[in-house]
Amino acid sequence: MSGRLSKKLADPVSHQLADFKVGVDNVIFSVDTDQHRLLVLLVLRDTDPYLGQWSLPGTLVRQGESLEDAAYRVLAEKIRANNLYLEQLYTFGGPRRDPRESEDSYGDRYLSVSYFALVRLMEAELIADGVSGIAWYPMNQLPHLAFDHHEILQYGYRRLRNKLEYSPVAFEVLPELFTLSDLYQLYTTVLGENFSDYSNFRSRLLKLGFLSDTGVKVSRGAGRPASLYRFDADAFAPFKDKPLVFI
Amino acid sequence: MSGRLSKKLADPVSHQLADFKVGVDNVIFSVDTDQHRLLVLLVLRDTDPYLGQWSLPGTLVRQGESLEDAAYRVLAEKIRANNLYLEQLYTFGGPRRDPRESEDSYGDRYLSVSYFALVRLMEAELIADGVSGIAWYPMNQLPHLAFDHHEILQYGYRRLRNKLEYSPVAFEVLPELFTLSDLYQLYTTVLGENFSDYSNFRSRLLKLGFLSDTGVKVSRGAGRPASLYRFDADAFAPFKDKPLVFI
DNA sequence: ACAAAAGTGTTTTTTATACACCCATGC
DNA sequence: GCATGGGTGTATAAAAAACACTTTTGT
Repeated sequence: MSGRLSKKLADPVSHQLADFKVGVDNVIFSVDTDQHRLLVLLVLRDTDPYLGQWSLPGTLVRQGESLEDAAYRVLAEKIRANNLYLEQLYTFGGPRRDPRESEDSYGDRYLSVSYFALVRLMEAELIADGVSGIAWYPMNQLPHLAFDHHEILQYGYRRLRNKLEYSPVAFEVLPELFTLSDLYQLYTTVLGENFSDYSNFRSRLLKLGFLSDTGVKVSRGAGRPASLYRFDADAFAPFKDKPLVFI
Repeated sequence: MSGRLSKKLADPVSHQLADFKVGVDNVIFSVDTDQHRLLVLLVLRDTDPYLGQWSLPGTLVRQGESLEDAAYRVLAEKIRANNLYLEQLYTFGGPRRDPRESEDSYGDRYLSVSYFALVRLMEAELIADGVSGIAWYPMNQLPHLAFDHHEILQYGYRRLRNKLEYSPVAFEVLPELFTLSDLYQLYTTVLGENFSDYSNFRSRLLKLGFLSDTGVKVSRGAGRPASLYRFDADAFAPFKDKPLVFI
């Protein structure tokens, strides 16, 4: 406050409320079980700020639309997915995070509510919209991203690592039927090699009783064929809210 | 899409972007060690929507202000606190969550980014602003709350319960110096009686080595006097990211 | 036949749980 | 001196970690 002599209109502008547009940006993960790679869905921007750069799939929230509705809408525009896990991630709302904001701080601010999503690669058909600027990127070969999307993506990645430890999100990215080593590979690619020994991981999970053996065997090149398992959500129910079932 | 004959302006309104005001609402917890009660800070609304009702302390974000800045500003307006833990909680942004939104969905939407905060009761002096409509409420004697603040509060309460299990947030609400039974009581009041036996809880925590005994004894009525302990943040460092240290 | 991947079992070490018991103080 | 809360120790059960070994396939 620069003193009582200043005119009312010269008062710090900071007391004016900011006007916002609200965007929704999705961090959508999947996994390539064959190549043991964690994937994230990126789109090539075809409009102006950062035109031609890769970014997280996002949109601005429309009138009458909830945040979650908007998140689902972007998703539906980019992929046709049967299964889908979606939860809110974090809200990024500092000033000057979007170049569309005017310099003088009088125009609209752009706030981003990020969402975290998981889909099965096989069940997710990418919708090539025109120039087909949409692709699954391996997490270890990321391009430069528009806006602060790299920060958002890292936030989502951390969430994924945490959720793997205590919640059954792995079965949202794995195919419906998977082998125990598919499951183990997923955990090692996301969490690193040294989280557990394969045989211990295996027997621990089997003892819990929510993985049911279909009896079907599948052979991947050399070696003994593996059993295909299925996640039994009902049998998992008692483990909800119980910490650290998976590690 | 109602067909290609409709004029541009008659197009579904839903494609119009929503305009937002963004609010910040804080769920501020503290604990009364003497009476073993978990407290939440509430304020009596003195302006129009829900005037006279209790609500979480909140404000609308101003020009040039970040979300976190706004969260700190509300806090600074309500309490003078030495210590303070603050983190983002969740964003509530559905349409019709604020009565100030106009019926026809053309005016501004009101979005709330909620924050989760912890303060030490003794170090937090409440700022009586005029009518002094500000108070610590025990979590088991909550009044009716304005807006969707009850939902937000429950979300914050769940976050507190989770964080107690794997992060040292307890030491953000306890006094600087505390007895081991203060700590135990906090855990039982928030988590329920049956999370652990006192003597096991005690020896487990002491073995970890980040609680340092000050040697000072304090007597609370009858019984043997207890040692005052202090949380040693440096000694805790190696336990960061390691799951479930406290339970 | 042998390498490669799947699956089983055993041993050792560590941690959790349930108590029984001793200690210092107020009344 | 005894009730009250603080503090220590031990015996048992359970789980985690390490790793040796068997089974079944492709080549």
